[in-house]
Amino acid sequence: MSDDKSQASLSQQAMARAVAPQTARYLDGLNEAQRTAVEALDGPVLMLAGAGTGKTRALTARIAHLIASGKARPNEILAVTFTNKAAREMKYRIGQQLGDVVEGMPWLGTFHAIGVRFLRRHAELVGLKSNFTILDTDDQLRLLKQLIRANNLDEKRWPPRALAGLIDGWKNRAWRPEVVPGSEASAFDNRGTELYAAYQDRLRTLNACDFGDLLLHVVTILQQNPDILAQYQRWLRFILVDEYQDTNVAQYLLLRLLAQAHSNICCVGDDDQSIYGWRGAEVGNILRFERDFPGATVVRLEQNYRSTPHILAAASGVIAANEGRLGKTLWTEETEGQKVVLIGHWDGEDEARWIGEEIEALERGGRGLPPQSPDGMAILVRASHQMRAFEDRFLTIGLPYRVVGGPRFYERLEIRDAMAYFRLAISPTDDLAFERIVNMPKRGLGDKAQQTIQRVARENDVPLLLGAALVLRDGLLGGRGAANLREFIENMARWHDAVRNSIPGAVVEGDDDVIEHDGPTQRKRLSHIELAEQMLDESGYTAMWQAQKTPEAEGRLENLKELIKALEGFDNLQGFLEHVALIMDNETEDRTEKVTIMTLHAAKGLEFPMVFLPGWEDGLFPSQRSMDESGPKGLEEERRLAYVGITRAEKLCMISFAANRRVFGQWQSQLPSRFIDELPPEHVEIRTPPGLYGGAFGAAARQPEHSTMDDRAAKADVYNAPGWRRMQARGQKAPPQPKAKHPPAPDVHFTDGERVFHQKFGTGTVLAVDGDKLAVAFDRAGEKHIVARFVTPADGMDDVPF
DNA sequence: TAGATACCCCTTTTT
DNA sequence: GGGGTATCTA
Repeated sequence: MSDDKSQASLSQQAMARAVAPQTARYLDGLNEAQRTAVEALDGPVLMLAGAGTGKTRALTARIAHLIASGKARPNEILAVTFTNKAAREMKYRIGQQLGDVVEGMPWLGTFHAIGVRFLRRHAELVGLKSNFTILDTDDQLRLLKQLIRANNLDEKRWPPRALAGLIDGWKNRAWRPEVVPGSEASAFDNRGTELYAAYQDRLRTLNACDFGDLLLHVVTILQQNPDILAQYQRWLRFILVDEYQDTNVAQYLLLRLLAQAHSNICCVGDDDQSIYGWRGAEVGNILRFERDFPGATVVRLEQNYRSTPHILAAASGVIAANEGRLGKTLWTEETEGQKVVLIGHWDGEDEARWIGEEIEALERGGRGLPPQSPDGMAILVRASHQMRAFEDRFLTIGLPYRVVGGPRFYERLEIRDAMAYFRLAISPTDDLAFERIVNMPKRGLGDKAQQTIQRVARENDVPLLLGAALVLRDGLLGGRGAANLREFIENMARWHDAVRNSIPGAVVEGDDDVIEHDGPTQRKRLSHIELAEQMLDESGYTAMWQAQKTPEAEGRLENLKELIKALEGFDNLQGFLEHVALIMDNETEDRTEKVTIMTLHAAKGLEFPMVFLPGWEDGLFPSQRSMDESGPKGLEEERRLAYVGITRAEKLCMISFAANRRVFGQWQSQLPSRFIDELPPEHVEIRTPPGLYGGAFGAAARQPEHSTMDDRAAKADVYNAPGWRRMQARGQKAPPQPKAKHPPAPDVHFTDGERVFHQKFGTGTVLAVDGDKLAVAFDRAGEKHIVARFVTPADGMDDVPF
């Protein structure tokens, strides 16, 4: 930066500061550190923002300040986030502070969205057309699978997933095929680089990008075209990056290229929340910031506005075990609050049952806390397969829940099928779409027919759809299949025309009169919505699901309806497909209050009054795979994940683990997570619910309910209880759980001598009734004191194997 | 060609 | 337990 320029900047800044007190609502209520970060507009700034320290607030205030002080126009600011959610949030908050200016911020978005925007303009520089399609993981895998087969590699030994991972990893490091270092040469049976190059070629032929390309191509263009780089450096004079600890090499290069001219880059992040190393994120980027951008202002946001002291202390205790941290000490002005709750369970089902009950109790106002709406509660799991136990349980007890980041709407089979119809109608060259739907619904076009189509298309060097037409022309296919294929092609031709003529006149790829046909010249012009419906109906796709009278099929039909509805928000099908490719999250805004179930990764950046953290067992969390693949570094990342989890909680954080869990359908005994040992005992309350145990946690369960014991002793008790020990013998199968044949009947009254059934203890005889508590002599498990709602009358249950 | 069956390996985490 | 594949049968 030249001298006179910085002079000018300084005076502008001084001016902005002078006017700030009257004009700048956005500065109100910022603490000192936040204010520093907001006002240091020139030069590099690193904002080290701990969990819950008002980072987004500072970031948006900074943008507001940039604009309000006249330092930058909205379109000169590049503001990048990682998730669409974060981008939306930021837009919303800026909108609140400055009104409509957000609309003038074209460069606010995720790395990928911004990458697409850039690439549409400059696609030709990497051999693409500007209407390239974006492949999702599914398409990517199918493509790679074809490549692997074509190269005569054994799919079992060399799975497409592995190749996808390898290529993604390379792209994350901004390695184009020709620059992949020799050290990687042995990858994938020595064919890795070769396959990578072939894959990129194939993508180019298909005029397509995968996710990694959205960044890689941008970096390539900027590196190879100094004039374009200079242009963007002039345009994007102020750069802000959220979650900087999650940037990978490609993203880092992109930022550095753009920022090196003016160094007006403000990165916000928290090294303790770096949880995407597996995706190529480099914590090193944030650790190295001051070296990359000399003279950086470093601001630490350490005052936490979110959690109680106990929760903060528990989180700090866990993260303290990590090495090489930049180091922050979170503090809060709060003094009150509950300890972190720790509880062990017999198995995963018990854990789900307990959480369900706990949620219902908290809704009514339990644990000395005011009643909490389910909206404010979240269950954060390590891996998505853990979600099912909760869904199952919540369905049976009728507890409304919402799953975030599960199988997402646009990844569902029927949605992808439907969209393949749209895609093929728009661009008849989309071979992947063709393959997906040519025999969906069944048209009698099996492997053999499809191979013929593939062969003919290849021989004539044409897309599959045209290849199929040639197959018919040459009579290479007979019978039912041929008739159906003809109908399919004719339909597709008709839809292709209809898309071009659809209201309100969308632009469609026009150079591809792939299909020759003569249809009626006069046809009613359809809206893209009507057209979409027509495609699904006339193709027989809807009918296929209607024919199946399963609840599953009904759900799929529902989803298809929703898909059509989603089209309303767009002018044409193209716009919709673009949106879908990038925004893979489903924002179904329903008002009903629901408990949220999501992964820890998805929870980053969110907060909830009450948080459940189930499954804290070694191997599950920390994940065995993470530790196997990345060793101590992997373990540290898992620990940061634990830190992220705990710090999501505002008022109550409940950690749980189970002694037994089904893994791949096999019972496995589990050890409590090593992270549990790292929780500072003085901030943790060990709790056992009434009635559920007796065997497994003998010692702990005999403690008075809800008591806070000497924590170390309690923990030791839990682990040393005889039942627990028994479970630790590896390889021992947990006894199969007798399945409840009756739903719990809470208001049944029991009498002495009555035979009852309990899910865990089996059948027994009631010895005494004391309000809602029962004393029961179980046939096998001995005498127990049980809350009445946990047992049911035992009619005919005596012969249940136990 | 398509449905049914047996068998495989597997599961982190996401734009 | 579950999805994908390979193999066999109607």
